Amino acid sequence: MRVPRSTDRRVVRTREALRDALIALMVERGWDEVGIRDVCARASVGRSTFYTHFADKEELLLSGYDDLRRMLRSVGRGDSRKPLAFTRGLLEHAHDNKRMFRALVGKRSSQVAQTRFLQLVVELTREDLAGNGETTVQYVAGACFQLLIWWVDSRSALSPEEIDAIFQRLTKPVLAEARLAR
Amino acid sequence: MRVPRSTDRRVVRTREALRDALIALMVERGWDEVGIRDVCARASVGRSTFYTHFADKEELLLSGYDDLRRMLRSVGRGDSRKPLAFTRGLLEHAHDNKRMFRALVGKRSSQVAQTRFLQLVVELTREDLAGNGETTVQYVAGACFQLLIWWVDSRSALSPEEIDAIFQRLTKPVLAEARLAR
DNA sequence: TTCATCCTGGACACGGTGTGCAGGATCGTT
DNA sequence: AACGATCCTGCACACCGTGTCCAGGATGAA
Repeated sequence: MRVPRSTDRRVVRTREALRDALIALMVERGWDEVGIRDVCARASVGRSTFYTHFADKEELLLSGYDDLRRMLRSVGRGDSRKPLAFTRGLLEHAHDNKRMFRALVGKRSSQVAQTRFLQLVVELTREDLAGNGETTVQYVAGACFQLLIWWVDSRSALSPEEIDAIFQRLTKPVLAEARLAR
Repeated sequence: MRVPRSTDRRVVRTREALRDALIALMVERGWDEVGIRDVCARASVGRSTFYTHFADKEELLLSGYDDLRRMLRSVGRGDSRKPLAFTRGLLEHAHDNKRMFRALVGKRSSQVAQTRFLQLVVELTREDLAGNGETTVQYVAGACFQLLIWWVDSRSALSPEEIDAIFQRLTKPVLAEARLAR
């Protein structure tokens, strides 16, 4: 597989078209029901072209993940006094792009996408909870992740602010308790 | 697809052989790397025979889930005074069948298997936390699930008792806080 | 033993995947 | 504007896994 130079307009156009098409189709049908052929058709891109850019469907999906990662890292890093401040930005972003988010980390997404996203949440949590044990990190990250997934999948009427408030309120005593054990 | 009567020895033998073969292969290679052909070969069962019992790989995996569900429900239901008593039995069972568990709910498992298991944890949690809001249930279940997955996948040296103790200690203040909000 | 039921293995069609290539289209550069 | 480099395209091809079907042999229950 050749790796085209990314400065060429044709290249970026093709890659973006493929990425958008995949997301759109995931929203409609879910990960398993989307074939490479479908993605190419939706993106108006030749099927051969796909393979000059990505090895498979998975690689295409993951290619857009770095952007999300970068954005989530930058968000909520202003107020460093209180830990886990990133959740607010994360929830708001999830709320703004609810359909895309449901496709990315919802029930009908792929194993890889979901695991990747969970990894991200774990990382952010671990950074904010530096000094705490890994069990505490996993506990809090798991709670945060599940709350987010549920909120997005269940089409709950709660606002991002409300969910964040709940998460923060429930997490606070956890950290207090974890602090006692050290 | 015909549904053979389950009283016949040949039937139960075939189904068990297929189920065991799938688990074994999942342990070795992970869900995606296992084909129906492989399962049949390992189980010494004709490929045609597979389709007279299950529609696809997924259905085979899920066929064994009811047993797990029933067992987990019975376990830890003795001590009904304190909530979330089921985690102890769950963790011990996971510890005893660590390899199988890693295959079932670990990183390399299937989307369906993982979601199903999470569903089970959510249900058990919801029953034990009757009266609490759904957000609290999701929060606690997510924390429990993630802690379990991490423990199993990371090959941590912690004993089931230790993990359970940590989970219980961290969860207690959460429930106390959730109680305040009502 | 008898009969019903199950297992078998091989053939078949089908669809998705991945590769290769020659020719046309488009870009960046001068 | 013209050029060379790079990319896109459409088509062909082989390959593999899936799911279906069936006739005949094997094994269960009675």
